[in-house]
Amino acid sequence: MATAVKSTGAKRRTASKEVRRQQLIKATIRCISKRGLSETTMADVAREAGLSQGIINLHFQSKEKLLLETLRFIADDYKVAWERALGKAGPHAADRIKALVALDFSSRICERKKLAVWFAFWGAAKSRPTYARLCAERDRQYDNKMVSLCRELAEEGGYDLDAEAIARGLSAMMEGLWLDVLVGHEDLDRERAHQICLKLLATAFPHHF
Amino acid sequence: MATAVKSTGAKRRTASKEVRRQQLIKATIRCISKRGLSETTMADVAREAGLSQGIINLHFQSKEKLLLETLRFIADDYKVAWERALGKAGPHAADRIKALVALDFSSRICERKKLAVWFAFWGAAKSRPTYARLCAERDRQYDNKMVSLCRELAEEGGYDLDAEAIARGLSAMMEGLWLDVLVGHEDLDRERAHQICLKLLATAFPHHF
DNA sequence: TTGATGAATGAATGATCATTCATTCATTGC
DNA sequence: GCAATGAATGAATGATCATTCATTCATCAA
Repeated sequence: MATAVKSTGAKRRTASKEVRRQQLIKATIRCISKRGLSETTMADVAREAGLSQGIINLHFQSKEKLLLETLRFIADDYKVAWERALGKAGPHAADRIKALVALDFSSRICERKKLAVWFAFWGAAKSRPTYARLCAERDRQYDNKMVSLCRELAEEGGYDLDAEAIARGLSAMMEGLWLDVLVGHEDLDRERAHQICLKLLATAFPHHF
Repeated sequence: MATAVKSTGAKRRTASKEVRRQQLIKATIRCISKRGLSETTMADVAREAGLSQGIINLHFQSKEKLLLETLRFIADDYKVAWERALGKAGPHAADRIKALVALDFSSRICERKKLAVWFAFWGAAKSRPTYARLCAERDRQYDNKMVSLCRELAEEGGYDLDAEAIARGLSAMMEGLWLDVLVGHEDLDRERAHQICLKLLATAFPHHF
């Protein structure tokens, strides 16, 4: 059924392990965002990828491992994105913070499909220590960066405030706004959420925002 | 097996519908926080409640309805708590905001057991419109209250700022901090999370916090 | 062309779980 | 005491789903 036309070579029947794994992970993300974590079956993912039943066990051994690799994938994706954003931003702490905040509400990162996956895993984290560890590690690296940037800005701007608290509060606020974008009605869009963060920064660092 | 000693009357075999429903909902909360939403089976809940297999279908018709009632229960519980907190707080906007923030990080509300349940439902919300609607409704009422309090404080304190943005940012920050308390390592406890919120308020409303 | 290699398939298997329902039991009104 | 009522039970049922594996298929080296 899915073999399509053979002679045109439209679809290779075999592909390298790495290509298949990526293909399956991306199908998993689509399924989780449509159906939810626990409602996503192996058959769903295989169908979404246009492949057959047994394919996932062939490449990932088990459903659990597929889900773990999917979480790792979006965590890496996010990390690469913010490291690249910092690479492009100017050298000043204020610009770098601005770049991180803008990224979190960019269409590339703040799309409901991806947010749904993040929260699906966070929701399961309490009872799955492996998920929790992966999520916590992601947060730790990001938060450390944010804290050091806020410290830098506080120092160079001569602000008298608890930079660590501001940084952690800002990170938390962004996660909370993601939740509102995901769950809430339409009156909170990415743009508005972005503004709200900038307002916080403006009250904390009035000379820079 | 669960009948215990009959003659002592230690355990009534029959109870009113309302009592049983509460008992089952509370057992459900414990199960979700231990095992997660999708890993919680009907048998788990019944065992946790010390009752038999079929009991849930008797009182709730289906698992789906049990979960929905559980979500409704914790949402109501939260609403009652913040309305009571406002009832006890003084008349000044600053005190009322302080009371709401303190509540969110009180041991009564910010316990891992309950947070796990909230995030389990939020994580499933994208694919379950009914959950999303219930959660969104909860947020709407709370956020409206927070916005009006911040507006009041901004006006009476003569602050020149976007009160709605501050209020929505604060609500989001509290949700994000809940997530950090739930998922993160031990270096962020309730007390620290509470402080971080107060720091935000202190930068926004310096005369009052 | 042929044989070897390993990717891919999908029907079959077995485990898990929600739900049903015939039966048991406790309570209450008479 | 004696029905009558309805709460509670738990074995049985059937549906869903992850996983397995014998078989098919594509590719490539010789």
